[in-house]
Amino acid sequence: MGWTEERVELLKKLWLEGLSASQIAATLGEGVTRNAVIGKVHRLKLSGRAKPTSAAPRVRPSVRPPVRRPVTPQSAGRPALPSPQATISTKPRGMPMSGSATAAVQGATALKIEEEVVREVEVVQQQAELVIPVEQRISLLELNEHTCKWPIGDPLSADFYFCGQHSDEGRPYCEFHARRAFHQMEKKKR
DNA sequence: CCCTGATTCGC
DNA sequence: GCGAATCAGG
Repeated sequence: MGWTEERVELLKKLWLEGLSASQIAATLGEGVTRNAVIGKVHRLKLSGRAKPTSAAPRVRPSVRPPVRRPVTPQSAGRPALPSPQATISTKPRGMPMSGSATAAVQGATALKIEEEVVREVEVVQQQAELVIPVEQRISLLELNEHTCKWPIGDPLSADFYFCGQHSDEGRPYCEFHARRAFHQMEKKKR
């Protein structure tokens, strides 16, 4: 799908709001990859962002470094979008929307954009820390070979508990916390 | 591992 | 102009 004016405007808006390229790609949907978004952003000469997420210091190579690509085109299409992450549904609680987004939009575009914003929020929620509903929390005694042993809270506190989500055989953590554990290891290592 | 943006260059 | 592949970093 090409870059229609609508899509370009939405791209600009979201980019300037500080959403990541992949988030924008997911919002635009329909086979748009984050690479496509980034490429378009550059062509539009957008660069400055509201929120410098990370990876800011791009060092300009003084001359031209050898970044040669193999002559193999390999133009096979990969339509697959990033998997929508395992459905970790937490108990829906009232969420105060920051209603700034929908305000300054005019015409028929408003409704569409509102839908997009809702999707953005969902993405954000998926990326937030996993919260186990109280009724599902388990104590030390209830752990077994198939429960995630990720500790939550202060071990000395009364409301300390373990994650307790299902973990695969031989694995100490659930899928979610296994990733978490990896991350922290990487940081502490070296 | 997950992710981020930046860059190049064949198309 | 487009964006996959790649690079470089967190």
